[in-house]
Amino acid sequence: MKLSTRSRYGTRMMLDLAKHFDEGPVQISEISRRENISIKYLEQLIIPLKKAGFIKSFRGPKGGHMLASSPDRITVGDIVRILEGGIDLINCIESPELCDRTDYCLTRDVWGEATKAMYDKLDSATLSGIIQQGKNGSFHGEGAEPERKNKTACAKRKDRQQ
Amino acid sequence: MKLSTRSRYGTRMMLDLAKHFDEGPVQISEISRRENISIKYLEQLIIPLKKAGFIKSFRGPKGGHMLASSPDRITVGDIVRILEGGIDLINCIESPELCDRTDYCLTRDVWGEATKAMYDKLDSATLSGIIQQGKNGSFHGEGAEPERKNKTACAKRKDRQQ
DNA sequence: CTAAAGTATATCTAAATAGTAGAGAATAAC
DNA sequence: GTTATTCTCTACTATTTAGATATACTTTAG
Repeated sequence: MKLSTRSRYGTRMMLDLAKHFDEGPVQISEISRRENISIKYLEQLIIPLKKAGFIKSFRGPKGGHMLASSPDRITVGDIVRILEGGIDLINCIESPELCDRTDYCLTRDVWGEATKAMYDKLDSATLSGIIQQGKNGSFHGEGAEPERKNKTACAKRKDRQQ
Repeated sequence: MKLSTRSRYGTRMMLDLAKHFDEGPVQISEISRRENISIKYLEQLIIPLKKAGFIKSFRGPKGGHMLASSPDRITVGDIVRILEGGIDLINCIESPELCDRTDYCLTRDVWGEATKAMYDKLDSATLSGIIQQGKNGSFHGEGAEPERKNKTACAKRKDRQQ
């Protein structure tokens, strides 16, 4: 039950867009460079976020993408809901018809409540809130620049970032 | 970010054991029949639960499995923690060394908090609590026997249950 | 017109998940 | 002590999903 890279990369992309919100359209290639995520993968992630109305895009030269609304009106929950397959831990919450045990299923409620608790947290985190937290150094690490012995630690799992 | 069948089937198995807690050892074949889960898969799920000390087993004729402690002292959180790969939504919560972005990662805290909120819920659900809820008919469905037009609805996705 | 962007579709690979098979070991019952 | 019953262990296979890449197409500022 891990969060997929879709949600994680997607959130980083949205944060990047939020940081450059008032600088006009941002090209995918820029985001790719700054966040170190492949252009092609970002292109794929951007589609559902556009459809959901969180990003607006401009074609042609000087084109690019930008948040469709202010960073304080978009939450991590919004992003995760869109980029993960469905919002629930199990499918029978949204679609009871998937399982004929629904009526007497003792565990269904537990899964539903856990899902809700998680999303309540994610919904309380706005993009601007997260960025502000970073500026305040109120997250652990205290604003320190990344300085680790093993720069390629991430590569243990095929260069996959968290 | 779906819950795997391991957690779901595992929880149903544990609930089954809880229901028959005071009837001596329960054979896997019985659980399999009642819960409609393959014997071979149950055998696989039972191993980590035994190792974690939630189930004790007896070999030979009249052997079987039973909960190692009272159903009110085992929670769904206990089960999920063991049957899912790791407890967190992402790996860098437990193992910061996996990612060299950790120090300045803005989203890490959000994922950590969401994970915690979810497990808080799961930890509050004891096996006996769930069974009691079922008896009270306090879950929706009101104790009704399963009676649906399409008995094989589950089979839409290759007979996979939720 | 043309170069710089985004858009759309298709494909590939690797890992994780889900499930199966079969031989081996313990033990209660006889 | 033999036997039937039950758990235990190791290995395997199939399917699905995640992650990523490639290629061709469309739009539009300059």
